[in-house]
Amino acid sequence: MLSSRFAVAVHVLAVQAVMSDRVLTSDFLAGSVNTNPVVVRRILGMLRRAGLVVVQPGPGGGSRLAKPPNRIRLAEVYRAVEKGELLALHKSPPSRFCPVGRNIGGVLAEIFCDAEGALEKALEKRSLDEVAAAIKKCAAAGK
Amino acid sequence: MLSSRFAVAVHVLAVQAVMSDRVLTSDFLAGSVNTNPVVVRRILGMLRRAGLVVVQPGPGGGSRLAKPPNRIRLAEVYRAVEKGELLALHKSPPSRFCPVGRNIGGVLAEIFCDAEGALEKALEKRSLDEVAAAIKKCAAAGK
DNA sequence: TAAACTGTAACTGATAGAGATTCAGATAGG
DNA sequence: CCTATCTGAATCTCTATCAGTTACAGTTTA
Repeated sequence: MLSSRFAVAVHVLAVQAVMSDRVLTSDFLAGSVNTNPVVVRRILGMLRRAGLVVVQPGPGGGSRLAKPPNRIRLAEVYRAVEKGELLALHKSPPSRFCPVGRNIGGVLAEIFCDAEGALEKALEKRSLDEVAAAIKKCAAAGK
Repeated sequence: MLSSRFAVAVHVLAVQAVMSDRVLTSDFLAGSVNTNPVVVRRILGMLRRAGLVVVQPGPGGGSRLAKPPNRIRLAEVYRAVEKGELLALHKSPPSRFCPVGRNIGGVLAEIFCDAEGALEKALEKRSLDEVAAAIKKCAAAGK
């Protein structure tokens, strides 16, 4: 299983999309995520480097979205916080004395690349405003 | 990153596809994978329970494919050795006092399901004989 | 009955992630 | 200019998972 960074990243971005009029501190966001502010700051740092949020230190500081939610694809978020390695190759390299062992690496690499590409493509179709809309809908229904 | 079980599973199945006339021991397969026979037997056990290989104990025993390589989809292999949880939700549940925290779980679950489905669908398009053919092609090219 | 396999439990070491503490650096506002 | 309030980042601990290993019971063939 992967890290939960992607889930937390989408979470904090969704909070910022829903409360787009405010600048939110890592303390506040950590309250919603139910974790330590440092965990949130680590992830905000990755999102900042990916150009998805703008962060300002100092009193009254915090973070806000760098662009409107409908222009933030979940695939961007995914790539910002996860290092693309999803499916793993062998821990120690296979035998070079076996035709399969010698060549399986290249064959698998191509297959893995294709499969991971399909996952990213699915995330490419989703944008942050869909997430925000779904949450507003839940909230409006009294949930 | 995920475990390397999928890579090892495809590897041992590929060996069995290439040497389909023989029954192969976990010791032999471990030689090609370059790992411990127990690691191979653990994975063969999962593949056996999924109906992909047939295993026979005793002298002259070992494992062989349960069906022809063109009828073994890589998605079956994936599901046999990995427990579908790819993208992870929050480690500890988000705040129930925040509208986003209360509802993000359901929204993310749907998105994750969709994305993981896309990955599996990509693996569904690939069969073991493609892998075997690619390896034979490499071997024929002197690699 | 002996030898050659598998199946599985149990232990170890390595790695990654989440959480927490701490402190340096930046900034707004008095 | 000084202080309070933020972020950024280093560091440590705890935990879970996995790969590898040893050991041994169960099964089958010859």
